[in-house]
Amino acid sequence: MTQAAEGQFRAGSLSHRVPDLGALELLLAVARLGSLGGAARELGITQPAASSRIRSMERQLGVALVDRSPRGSRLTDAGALVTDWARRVVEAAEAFDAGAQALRDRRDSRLRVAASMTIAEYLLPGWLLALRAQRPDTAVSLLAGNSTVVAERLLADEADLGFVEGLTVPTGLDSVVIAHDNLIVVTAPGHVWSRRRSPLEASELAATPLILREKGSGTRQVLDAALGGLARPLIELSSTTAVKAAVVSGAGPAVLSELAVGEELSMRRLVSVPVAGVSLARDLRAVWPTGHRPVGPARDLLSLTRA
Amino acid sequence: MTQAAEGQFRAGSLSHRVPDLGALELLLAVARLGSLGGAARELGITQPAASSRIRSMERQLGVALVDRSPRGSRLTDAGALVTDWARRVVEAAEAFDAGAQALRDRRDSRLRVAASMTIAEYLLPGWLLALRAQRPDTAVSLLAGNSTVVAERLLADEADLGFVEGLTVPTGLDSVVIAHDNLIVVTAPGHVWSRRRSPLEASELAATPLILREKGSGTRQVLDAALGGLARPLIELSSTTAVKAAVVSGAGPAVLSELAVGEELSMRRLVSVPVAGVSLARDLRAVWPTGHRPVGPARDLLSLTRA
DNA sequence: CTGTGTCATAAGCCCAGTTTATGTGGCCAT
DNA sequence: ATGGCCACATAAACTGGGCTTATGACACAG
Repeated sequence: MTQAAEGQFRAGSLSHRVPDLGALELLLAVARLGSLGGAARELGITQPAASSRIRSMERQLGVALVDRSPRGSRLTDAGALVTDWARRVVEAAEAFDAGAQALRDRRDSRLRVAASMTIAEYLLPGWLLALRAQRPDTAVSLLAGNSTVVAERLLADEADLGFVEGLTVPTGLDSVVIAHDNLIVVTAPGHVWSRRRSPLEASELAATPLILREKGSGTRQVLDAALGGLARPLIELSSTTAVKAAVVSGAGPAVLSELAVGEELSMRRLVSVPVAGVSLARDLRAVWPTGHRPVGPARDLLSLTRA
Repeated sequence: MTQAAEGQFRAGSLSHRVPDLGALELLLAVARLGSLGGAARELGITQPAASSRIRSMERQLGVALVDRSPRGSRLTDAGALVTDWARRVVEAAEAFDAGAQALRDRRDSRLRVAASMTIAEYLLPGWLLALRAQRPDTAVSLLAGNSTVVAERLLADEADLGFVEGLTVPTGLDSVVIAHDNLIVVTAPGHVWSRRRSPLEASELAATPLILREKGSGTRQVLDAALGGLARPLIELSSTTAVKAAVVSGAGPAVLSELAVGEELSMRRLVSVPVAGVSLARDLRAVWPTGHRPVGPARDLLSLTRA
């Protein structure tokens, strides 16, 4: 127990300071139903279990969450706030669940989706949740890969619907644009570029070594095309996450999808640098084998994805 | 166990299908360090514990996450995707933790913040995380209430820094605008307004009964002012969450902060309706007692909040 | 003043996750 | 080659948090 090695704030990692998902779910149910017993019924546990769990959550957080009375329970002011924060955790967990389930289902699934990494990471879990809300019994399977892989799967009839983010649509596929995505230049908050008054010129961007995804990634393709040549790599990393981490740590600037850095920008872990004279926009597209218009579940999903 | 009452998809609630926070944290550490043992050390548990925990997570999800080898562990493709989704859950949990800790600390805290509900709900946890990253030992306490409450606290020297969202700055306080917030009209996807081609006229909005927050809330004030009179209530509810739930269930349209409905819009649980001829923008402001410019921790937090 | 809702308390069970102890396999430097 | 090192796996035993069942206390409505 004399363990040191804390990257964290106080002793104990997150899971010791944050109630587990079951407890947060229970809290949401209590908020919605106004009763511990009712919440317990909904979650399929007994009333004493719910009572004790809420109590131990209050002890853990050091805050009273619920006003108990002989005719129901209401959230305290602090409880309402905590419940709202809890809801965000639970929603993230629901997205996780939807994604994980799609990763598993492989065989018996009614809708087989193939998607590029960026889309699979940031957009698909939300779509799957929405789809589940509409058509609860559609089992979905997901395969993530680059445009080439997506095209192969579709043409081999191993996927019903694909999503790609490149500049070109692979041959043999029909497509429809479902969203637009902008690539943006990001640096750590301290970087020289973060203090510029004037937009970056394309030539400067091309001349500067950048932290990049590996060749073949959709992001990289768009960047190379926009610069009218090849971007100069400072390092090449194999995931968007690794790139972000490198940028945050001050290793250098990178060009990333705004989907990937929304959170970091709003919390100012990263800073966006305006660029002049290059279009770093790209389309996100749904794709399917030429002629085979999506039907059934694939069509349901497709219609969810269009603004 | 013959319990019915599932609002959910398959049997068992979320917490049975999603690994707990500890497991997700462990997975992130494995991804970052490339080693089960290393991740175990970082979290202060033993190597076998980490090994078994990852294994049981793989069993639970039905997906191989990690490629083990005698000289380290790397994520599988599916594992990388799962890890990215896990990161979002953990980040939500970190925000929860930051908020909850502020709610608790009350007494011995070095920075006492008073904030309006919308800001406390949606913005403050992020700011607190950023602050913790910069100044790890600043203990923060948080009190949430409307503008009046915030002003009282500041003037009674029971808070060091406040955040309000109303149209007017309470007397006795200096302020600076830290962000802009737009109120938008939202309906359920099926509603007539969601199919309009032309923007809604202010007069139509004023004539239609709306789902509203209670009087005195910042949102309500701005709406009444913008309509040049009083909005007509269909129902009055006491929390943003309750309003959203009512709108989603089709009870009617509402006017809400875009901060509050970002998620719902992108997942199309709600639809935004353009409005012509009214300005539903408002400023979010940091406030402090006239003359008492924020110093120390309060100044640190303030500088984090400005774009 | 009995019935029905609420929540609390007490006692005991059970299993997930933990630790300690040990085994296996690849890599490297001597 | 051969020890040493590092990484992961397996086995057995311990622990505790969360569960259930059983019961009690309180408030309100009929």
